[in-house]
Amino acid sequence: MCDSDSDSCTDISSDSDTSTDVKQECGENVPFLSDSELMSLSVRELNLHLRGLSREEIQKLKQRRRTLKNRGYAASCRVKRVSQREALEQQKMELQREVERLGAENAGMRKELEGLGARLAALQRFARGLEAGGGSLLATAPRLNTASVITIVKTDNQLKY
Amino acid sequence: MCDSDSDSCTDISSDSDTSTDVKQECGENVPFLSDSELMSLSVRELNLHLRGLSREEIQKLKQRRRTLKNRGYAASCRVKRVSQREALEQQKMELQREVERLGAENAGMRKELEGLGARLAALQRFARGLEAGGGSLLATAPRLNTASVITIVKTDNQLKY
DNA sequence: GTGATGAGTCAGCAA
DNA sequence: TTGCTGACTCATCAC
Repeated sequence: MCDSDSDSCTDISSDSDTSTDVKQECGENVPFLSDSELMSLSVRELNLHLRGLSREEIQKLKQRRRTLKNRGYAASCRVKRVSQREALEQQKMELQREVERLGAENAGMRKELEGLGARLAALQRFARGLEAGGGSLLATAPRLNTASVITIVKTDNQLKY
Repeated sequence: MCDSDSDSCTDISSDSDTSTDVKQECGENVPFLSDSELMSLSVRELNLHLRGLSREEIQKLKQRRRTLKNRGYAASCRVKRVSQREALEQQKMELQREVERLGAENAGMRKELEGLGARLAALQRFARGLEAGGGSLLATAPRLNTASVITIVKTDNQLKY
């Protein structure tokens, strides 16, 4: 009940690029294929290498192949996890920049509206002057002269309205 | 070179709440403490349970303790990873909402500015009429009457400027 | 079979 | 020693 035979003889360390890593014997031994070969072969190709092996050896080789593949799956799973996290952080930063940009634009417009408000208040005083004159069209002199009105208009033109 | 004795006899499955899970014998055996006990004991407390054990047994027990703790560390590592990802997604959604909000506010202000621009264009025509009259104060009738000016001011008051 | 992923194990770093 | 995390292995699920 308590035994779990571990038979992994695969030794990850060796990382020589295209070198054909020589297979080590291990107890029963499986002296045929390197890890990278075993992993990348298709099932059909693999079968060609399985000629004349005992059922047990074949089983063992296939298990090793599966384990090797799993190692790769696990690695890509980790890579995926990392890149997803990075993508998320990237998107977050972009949104932060966007918020900042919109905020600044907002503040600018608020300021423009404020300025316009001030000018319109002056205009209001001017208009009240006209109105107080009796209601008839321009019958009396206003409190403000036309110069200020023209100034308003010109300033606004600079602001492209 | 190819052996890696696996001695984990710990059997995760049992999950009975506060029951004292009886320790299973396993090869050499370590018949003393349950997993949960062994894991939660302090070093000092653990030493009390180590009286009269062989060096090897003590070593084995300590290793089992370390393994059990590692199991917990791995679990919290995963939990942390998940909650960090969720937090990131949460922040991202909040930022998206913020962008949307600012965008809407922006559009609104832009519209207001636009409306004000139109009114000011009318005012400009009005002012030009005054100016073209000769430059003297209100000497001639403008193209617009005061009513429109008053309307501008009132509308603006409604918009709280 | 193949690929992905949760959980457990170990190595190795940091405090 | 303790806690964490990358990498590996295994079980298990979906296709």
